[in-house]
Amino acid sequence: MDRIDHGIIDRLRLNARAGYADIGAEVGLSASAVKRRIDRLVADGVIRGFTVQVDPAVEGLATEAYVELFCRGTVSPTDLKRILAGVPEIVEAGTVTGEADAIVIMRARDVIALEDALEKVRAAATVDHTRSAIVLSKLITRTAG
Amino acid sequence: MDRIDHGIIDRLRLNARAGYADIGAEVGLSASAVKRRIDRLVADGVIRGFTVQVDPAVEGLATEAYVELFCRGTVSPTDLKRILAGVPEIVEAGTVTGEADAIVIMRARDVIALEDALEKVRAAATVDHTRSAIVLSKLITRTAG
DNA sequence: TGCCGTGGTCGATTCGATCCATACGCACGA
DNA sequence: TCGTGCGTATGGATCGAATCGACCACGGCA
Repeated sequence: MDRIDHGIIDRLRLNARAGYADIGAEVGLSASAVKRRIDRLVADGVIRGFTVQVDPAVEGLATEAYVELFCRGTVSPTDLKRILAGVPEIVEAGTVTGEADAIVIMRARDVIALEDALEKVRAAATVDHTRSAIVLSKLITRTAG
Repeated sequence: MDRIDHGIIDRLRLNARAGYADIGAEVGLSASAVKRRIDRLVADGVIRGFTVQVDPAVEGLATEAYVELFCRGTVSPTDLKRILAGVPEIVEAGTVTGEADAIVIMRARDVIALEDALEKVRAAATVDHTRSAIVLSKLITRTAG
């Protein structure tokens, strides 16, 4: 992970379908050297995968919510992970400092679908209650971009 | 945006570097037909770009926080956007329902850098106070996956 | 019937995967 | 000190595969 690797990753972030020769021209390496480095980055797990950024509105996942999770007693992160893994609407989740035990980001087609998904989370015995904040308008979206 | 388009996007989501022929074999189209559809999806803005998923820890952005923003009086989303756009550590932000005016997701190298970034947000005159929740452990990460 | 959108085929070109020779850094021992 | 061997990284050449663009065929529709 030197400066060149970071340069390659930056280029791939902008366009994951860029050719090796193009990337090489920008970072000052030959195409084969670039390929070797990318292969190594993938093998090492630094690059987890190549994907597309899709307009969320088109995908039909226009409704998003941040949900604070409050649990009964003490729940291990492992248990929490198992509970949340079963809800596909959950995009991101993590245990956090502060009042809540975890914060969950959910994405669904509409508010109805969101409520259904939220109900699935609430159904877990360990979940005491939740506090939701539905996203009204997106101000900044720099995820993978 | 028919069923085939969704199939193509699903394939690309898993591997944005997949060949047209491979994708075509899965959705039942020839390679050139797949290319035409992908070109159209890009031109129409459905596909915003091709990117890589990088291990955040390797990228040196190991510390993440969810921050609730409370503003003085009423602040328009436009003003809020302008304020937040100047802080590069902000990954995502949106106005929300509920107590807080907005929720901001920040990512930084460590807690120190996070605090610095948070200070920049707090410096804005319209920001009354903030409530942060630092992520202890990531449970689910399905962003673009 | 003519037009438009969509898909298949084909050939020229480009790109990617793989091998080979080479250069640098470094430890080891004569 | 010098030479040798090893591991790592690079650049170039090669061959096969993928991509790109042009052309034509088919079906729905006014």
